[in-house]
Amino acid sequence: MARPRQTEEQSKKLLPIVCEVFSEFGYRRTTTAELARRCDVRENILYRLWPDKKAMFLAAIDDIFRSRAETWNEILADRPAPEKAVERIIEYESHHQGEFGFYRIVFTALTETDDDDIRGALVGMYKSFHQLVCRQVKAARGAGDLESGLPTEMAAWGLLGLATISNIIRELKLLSPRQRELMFATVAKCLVGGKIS
Amino acid sequence: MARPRQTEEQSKKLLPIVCEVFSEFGYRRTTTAELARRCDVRENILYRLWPDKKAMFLAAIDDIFRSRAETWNEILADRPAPEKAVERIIEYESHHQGEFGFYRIVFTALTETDDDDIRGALVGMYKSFHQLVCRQVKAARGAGDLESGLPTEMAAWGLLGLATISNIIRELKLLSPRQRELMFATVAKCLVGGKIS
DNA sequence: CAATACCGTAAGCATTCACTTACACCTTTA
DNA sequence: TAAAGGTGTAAGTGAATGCTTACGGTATTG
Repeated sequence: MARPRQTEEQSKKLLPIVCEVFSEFGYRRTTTAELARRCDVRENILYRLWPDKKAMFLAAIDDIFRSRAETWNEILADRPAPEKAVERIIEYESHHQGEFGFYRIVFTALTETDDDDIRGALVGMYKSFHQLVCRQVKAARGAGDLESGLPTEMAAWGLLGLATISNIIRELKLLSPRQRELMFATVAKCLVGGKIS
Repeated sequence: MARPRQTEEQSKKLLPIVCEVFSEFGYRRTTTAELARRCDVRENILYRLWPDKKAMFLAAIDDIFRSRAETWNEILADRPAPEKAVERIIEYESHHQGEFGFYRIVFTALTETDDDDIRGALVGMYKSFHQLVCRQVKAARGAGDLESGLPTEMAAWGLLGLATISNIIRELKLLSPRQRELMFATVAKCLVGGKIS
């Protein structure tokens, strides 16, 4: 009878732009007007795709996690050498950190944790990421030596912390890119292969 | 001729409350009305103490860093056993983490880094903290064994990252308090005394 | 005491912003 | 082709919010 909906396709098309804006300004400072401007549509249209601003933000959180996980899979799919997997991810992360605004969105979301939906999205994301990292650390260790002292789950949390501070360092320019990369790689090695003194 | 100003004392009195509110709601969500309400004064009075909301926030950043550094000094002054210093701080941090809203304020500030004043305050704070941690790590290592593989500055960044993720874990309840404390202590030991494989 | 100027109260102002409504246009299906 | 219903444009609205102004009271100093 009538035209079929295109909301699915359109939201897919606009989501990367929405992510970009949120990661630039954070949740509160991002205005729906700015979102619309950057998407080159009217605010109205955004409100037909998502019920409110929060839904747009939640979609962004989801998308940014998905795309990061995808990137990792691509890196790992390249050459199936399990013992080098973590190293390759570490190398990739140390270079490209924050390129996709991942941590910008996480930081801004962390100041909204009294909202159950946002908290839930963050919890899910961190759990998935921790699992992902755990799997890689395990693979790397299984292929190499087994006698490392730091439990895998702890090493994984340490790596997530390292990635976080590394992003802060980048954001605040506390170290030169070269120094930061070196720091990331060195500490990461210590965590993956390190022993407790 | 006239009454002497009491702004100095009053801002000292109100600052802890201001810190508290900012760490509860973050920078953007904190309204000057709420600040005034919690301080039990009118907004007007806050604007006599600080030129604008941003200045209140900057004062909060400064204060929260100062109080944290003070706490550390108290812990260290207790018993002068340098080789145990890091351990004691680690133990303290693993228990009391985030109690003073330190990371809440840092996270919210990190989404405002395009403001030069806020960026500057954060940069100064991180540099000071890194130095502080460096000194403690060095002291601990100097007293113990010297042959640890991870450079002090890197270990210090690692510890700051660990503290950060640990706060995120607490905030999102990703681990039980007990598990989190154990994780913090274990990974911290690995970083301070760890070797690169 | 009297002048000075600080302190607290209350109301208001201009702006921003999330979200809505009204309406003309176009695309698809019967 | 004509109706149904989706799409895009433009203007608007009410609430929130950072910040200001006006003013009566009060403490301090000469």
